[in-house]
Amino acid sequence: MRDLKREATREALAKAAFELTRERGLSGFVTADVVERAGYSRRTFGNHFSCKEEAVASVAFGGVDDASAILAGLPADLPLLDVLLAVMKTQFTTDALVRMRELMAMARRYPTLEPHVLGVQQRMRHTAQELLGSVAGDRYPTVYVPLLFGAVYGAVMAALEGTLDVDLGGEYDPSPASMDYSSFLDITFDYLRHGF
Amino acid sequence: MRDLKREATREALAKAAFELTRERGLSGFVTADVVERAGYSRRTFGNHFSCKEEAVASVAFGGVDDASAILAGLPADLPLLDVLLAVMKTQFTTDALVRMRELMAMARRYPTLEPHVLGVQQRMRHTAQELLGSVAGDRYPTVYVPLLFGAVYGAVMAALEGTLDVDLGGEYDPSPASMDYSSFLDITFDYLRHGF
DNA sequence: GCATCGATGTGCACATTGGGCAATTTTGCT
DNA sequence: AGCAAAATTGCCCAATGTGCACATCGATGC
Repeated sequence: MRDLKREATREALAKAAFELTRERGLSGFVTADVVERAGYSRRTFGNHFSCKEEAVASVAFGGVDDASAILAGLPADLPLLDVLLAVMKTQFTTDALVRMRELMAMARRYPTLEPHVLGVQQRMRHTAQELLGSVAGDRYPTVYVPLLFGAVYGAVMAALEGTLDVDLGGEYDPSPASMDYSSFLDITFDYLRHGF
Repeated sequence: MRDLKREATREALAKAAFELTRERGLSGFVTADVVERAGYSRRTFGNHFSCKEEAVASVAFGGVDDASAILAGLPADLPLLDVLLAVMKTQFTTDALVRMRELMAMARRYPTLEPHVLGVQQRMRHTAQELLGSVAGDRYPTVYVPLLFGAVYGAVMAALEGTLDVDLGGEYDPSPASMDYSSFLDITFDYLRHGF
């Protein structure tokens, strides 16, 4: 229950930082502005994040939350490829992707942000990959899981980046109109299933 | 020739920062130490990097250097999958991977380093992907290239991370003894060719 | 219910850093 | 040699990171 409190502060700070970036741009405010908006002290900010960028980026970390919930609904002997497809459809919801996409768009404006965005992506990848690994058990060779997951994750991120390229020039478009996530996943998994 | 000079300074600074990290740890030195070792001013350091971490991470950026050299040796109508395999074997040499691996090991010790390591990986990915895209032309559907490349790159990185996990506990081992890069690529591409 | 303990938020102090500005040196070109 | 562009430098100061001591709150045991 204590962790909830801590998480709340963290999220409040992150959210404030994120909104300020939207409003004034990354260099248009200082950490003091963030903590003022969220109602905390500058020192507390430092306890949670090491810099503005880290705070801003951390909003996109939609945790892979309830492992058991997903696994419960799946047959234990379902091929790993199908398990992964299910995970990608339920866990990486379009909501999470929209947030992530806006963040990636921000990172293009403010280059110092990019490393931290990548950091968040990395953490999400790890959590999801561990989840997948626990389902795989020893049905597959050891390289299989990281290989497969790396492929899917890389593909999704590459595609997400692609949607940023298409509507370049103007302000970024917060909604990824240019990407139909579900059918993209189908195409991806079709390639993975039958070969490139 | 001017760019060479600039690159030289940049590399000198990066190298100094990297070595200092090896010797004293990331928090065991300040930017002043770096510039002193490399023979530049503190202000110049700021012209090239925005922080210590960025400098340290940038050593692993082994540029994808001579596109024409690789393409010249390949038939123009070679399937993209084989082109990519060739690129991965020639461009991502084991040397570059060893450096990258040491950096990734450092990132485990010093978490603030990780985002910047990922930043370098991202830049490398972009350069290589553009190279691949120029070869692909319009032989394939638009999603094909980013999808394929994302898959391969993700897989390689996941595998590289895997070699860090196996010999955990002691100091890290600078040589990736636990990974045979070439045969790993073969396995990877076999999966990609015929499906998972 | 109350005491204790560990973890979280806070205030303060200070070294480190990032980056604007102008001056100075170096480089590329003619 | 001479000129323009670019790289490096020094100076300066606001912003940042972080150690320390302290207050506060939740949890655990009596």
